[in-house]
Amino acid sequence: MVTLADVATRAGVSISAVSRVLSDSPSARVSAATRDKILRAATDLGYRPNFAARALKVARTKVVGLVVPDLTNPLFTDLLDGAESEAASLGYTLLLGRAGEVDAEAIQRLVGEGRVDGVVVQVSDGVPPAGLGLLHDARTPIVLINSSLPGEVGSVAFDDALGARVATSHLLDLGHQRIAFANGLPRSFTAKRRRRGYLAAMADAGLVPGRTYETRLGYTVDDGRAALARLLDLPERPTAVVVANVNAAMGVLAQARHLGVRVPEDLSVVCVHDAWTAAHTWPPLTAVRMPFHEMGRTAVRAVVRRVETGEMSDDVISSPAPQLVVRESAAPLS
Amino acid sequence: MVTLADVATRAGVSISAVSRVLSDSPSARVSAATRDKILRAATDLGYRPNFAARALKVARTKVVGLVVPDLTNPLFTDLLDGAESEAASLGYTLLLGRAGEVDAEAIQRLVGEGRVDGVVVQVSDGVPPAGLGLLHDARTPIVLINSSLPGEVGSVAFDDALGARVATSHLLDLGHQRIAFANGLPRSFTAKRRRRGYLAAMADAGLVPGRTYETRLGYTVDDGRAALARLLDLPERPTAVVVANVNAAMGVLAQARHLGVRVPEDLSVVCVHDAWTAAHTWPPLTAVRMPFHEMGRTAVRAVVRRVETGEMSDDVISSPAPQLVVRESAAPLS
DNA sequence: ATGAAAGCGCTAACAC
DNA sequence: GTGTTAGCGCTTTCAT
Repeated sequence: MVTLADVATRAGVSISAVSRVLSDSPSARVSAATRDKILRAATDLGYRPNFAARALKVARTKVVGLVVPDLTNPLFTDLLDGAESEAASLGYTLLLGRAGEVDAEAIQRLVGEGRVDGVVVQVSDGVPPAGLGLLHDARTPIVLINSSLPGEVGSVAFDDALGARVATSHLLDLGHQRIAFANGLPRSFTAKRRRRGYLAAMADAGLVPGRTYETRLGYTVDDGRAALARLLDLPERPTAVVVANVNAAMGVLAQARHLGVRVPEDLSVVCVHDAWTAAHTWPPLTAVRMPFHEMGRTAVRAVVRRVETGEMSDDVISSPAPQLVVRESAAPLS
Repeated sequence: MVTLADVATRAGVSISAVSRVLSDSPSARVSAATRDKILRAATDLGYRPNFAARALKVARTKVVGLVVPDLTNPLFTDLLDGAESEAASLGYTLLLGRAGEVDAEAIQRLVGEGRVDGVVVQVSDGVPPAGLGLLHDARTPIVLINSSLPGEVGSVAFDDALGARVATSHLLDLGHQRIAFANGLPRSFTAKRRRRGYLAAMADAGLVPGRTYETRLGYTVDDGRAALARLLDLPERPTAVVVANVNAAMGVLAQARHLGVRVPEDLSVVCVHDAWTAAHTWPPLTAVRMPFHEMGRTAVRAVVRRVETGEMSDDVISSPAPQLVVRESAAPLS
């Protein structure tokens, strides 16, 4: 391993001179000559600054943690990608954490041990962030995704209400009126907001859906299956359904097929979330694209801002706005 | 921040006593009494060992880097999950890196700066690991996924030949003979091995497919599309096709639909790789499940072994073996 | 413009 | 059994 001292020796200068040049500190009042010698010596030797030493000294790691409940969710990949690229462009790297349940302890440890400067946390659906209570007294730079704890930690969220509204409006435009809503778990923040959007769109059309038209089973494929099963058992079958999540929508499709219900002929389906996979189901899903990539970016930007300036914010991602992607799972009411 | 010194003061002992107890070193000859005092003091104060300090001292981070070309590939999620869980159970954490092209420099830096103890690298399809040449002279603990550079870095690979063989045999069992093979890019290690398996299965059945029956376009959805387009242009249309990758298989499905070719009635499709998504295409894909999760685990285990014992290995994952998952995209030849 | 020196928090000899 | 001490490689006053 090549150290500053090695470079200093070779360049015939002091360690501090080398440090100043190589970390080009603002007060780098160094003559062009020595700077050159130092730079050359450093490259000759293949010098690399030691991360741990620097971190120990400055008490900053330039690493942000990303904690999610489930790495295997395909929705997560775009988020991850956005987070990674934003981190990279800010000179940070991402440390991956996983916490099935809201594991405040694990998060505390990450920051407490000084492994990361801050953390982006996605709590799992339906888990209220209250469990994160003990986090706020440690003034840990945390940013919550799709959840919030105003004033205590920062947060970033989609414009979920708008997303659901766009999906619902599309169905309305196609002439549907009996539009059901397959939602996530009731405690979930996103579910609440999507519900609001659905209801608002319906209200705008002068419609007030019955309670039974909304299921609140969750965001997994199986939840979607169960939701449709329940919805199709209703005395007044819906002609269309807004599904609050792609994964659940795949379940809806599966269940429809299972029951011999044709999509979109017998039932139109629109989901909130778009993902790589939505284009390849059969029929391809008409979906409202939520900006996951941007979400990842924004979240990382928010933690870094919090770390560097202390500012805390609760952001809603308004751009790019939720966008309808018309494929083949929704058709005009016949 | 609570340091060892703080704990020592509160417990009324020396720093080293505290260090010994809290990092329970094997030679921890400490009386039960002091041990207790120390433990209590530590919890009272909420002591957390400082990561950077320890890393600086022992020159080990207990972090392994995971470098992949594309975070958004859904195939990658299982790998990631496996890697994460193995790392966690070995007391390591994962640092995420991305390198579109084989970016030896980026990898060097990760290790050179002492950010990670070792790295798992998945080079992108079709990129020969030769580009990683300069890595070997730094004796960086590296493990390559689905590629190899024998004797210079370690590697972990699927039993790709077997995977392709299982897929091909299934089609053969269904009575097909004109079986085409939509493969990855010719330079890709996995493509070579899968090709071998395909050919072997065909040979066992006394068949020698013509050259035109194999495309080598790549592993993306569009590549799959293009592959099928080409295959269906052949004078003797294949009745079945083995696709070397799920993503490409989704392209094959899309193209078939586009051309009005019914799957499986007119064309049977089996792919190597299974993924969450394969079950939800239409028709659901019959696939050979490759153990991505285990791949992630094995790769991490291999780097850690390399780091801790210096051993280097080229592993092929034989268990769980590639397993045929029968869904609906392949049917008997009619 | 450059150098000397004091630590950051920790571990591991080495004393006692 | 327990304490003292010397660094790990770096940044950063403070001298010069």
